[in-house]
Amino acid sequence: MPAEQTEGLPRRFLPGFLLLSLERHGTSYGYELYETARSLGLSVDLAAVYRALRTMQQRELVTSQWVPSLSGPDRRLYALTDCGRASATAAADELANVRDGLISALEYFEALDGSRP
Amino acid sequence: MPAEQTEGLPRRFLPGFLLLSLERHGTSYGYELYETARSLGLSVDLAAVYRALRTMQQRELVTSQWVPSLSGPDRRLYALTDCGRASATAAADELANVRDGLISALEYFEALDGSRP
DNA sequence: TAACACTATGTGCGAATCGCATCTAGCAGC
DNA sequence: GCTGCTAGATGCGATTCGCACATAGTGTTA
Repeated sequence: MPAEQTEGLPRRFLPGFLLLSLERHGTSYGYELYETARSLGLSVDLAAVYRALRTMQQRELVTSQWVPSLSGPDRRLYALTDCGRASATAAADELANVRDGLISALEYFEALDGSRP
Repeated sequence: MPAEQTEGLPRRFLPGFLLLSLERHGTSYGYELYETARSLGLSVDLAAVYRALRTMQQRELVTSQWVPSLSGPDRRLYALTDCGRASATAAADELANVRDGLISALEYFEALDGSRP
């Protein structure tokens, strides 16, 4: 069932990545957030980023405003709300938990490998 | 969009976990594989395990046979095929990649945190 | 012995999500 | 004018998800 989608970090990490990116950068916009996520290895679709951002806005984790670009189309610039900042902290914790869980799970499998008949 | 499902490793890891569990244990069955996955922190549904196993069987990654249990209902015991063994190795690589990607992504965010204004 | 809990394997179904294609639009360079 | 890049957004079929439910054997206990 993995649909042979063999590359990249799970899309499930997207909301956390977006929150952390915004927390670290202050403000950003969809296209840039997409490229940041991709550069960090997250295999995610541009459409998913836009949809996730709008969902986050509905949940009042972020606010947005249109700003003109010096070269190109206008951008919808996002910033965290107080609630969003709290969620970013929670997301960092959760991602760290996943990291640690994955580390110990792989150690478990490797340990079994070493003791296999 | 994360649906506030804050705990556990992504379900996306399930197929890899099943392959690795079978590779390490030799044979196993759905209910036991479910409990192994849960004990490793994977937040997954029992139904998802059964469905994933049947999908893997359709892809000829595993074979199965009914065996009686000493105490309780019969079990459908699974074992890896040669193809499944190769997939298990690939799954281990992929999970290790996710682990490493997550580690460096979190380091990236932490580094930005340290240099924030 | 009837009721309950645990083990064990499954199905049904509505909702959420995914990936892909497509659309609009501004700007740059050839 | 055409192509390509940036930027945001929608449409839609297919997949996946979570939850509930069905079935059945065994063990416990009231």
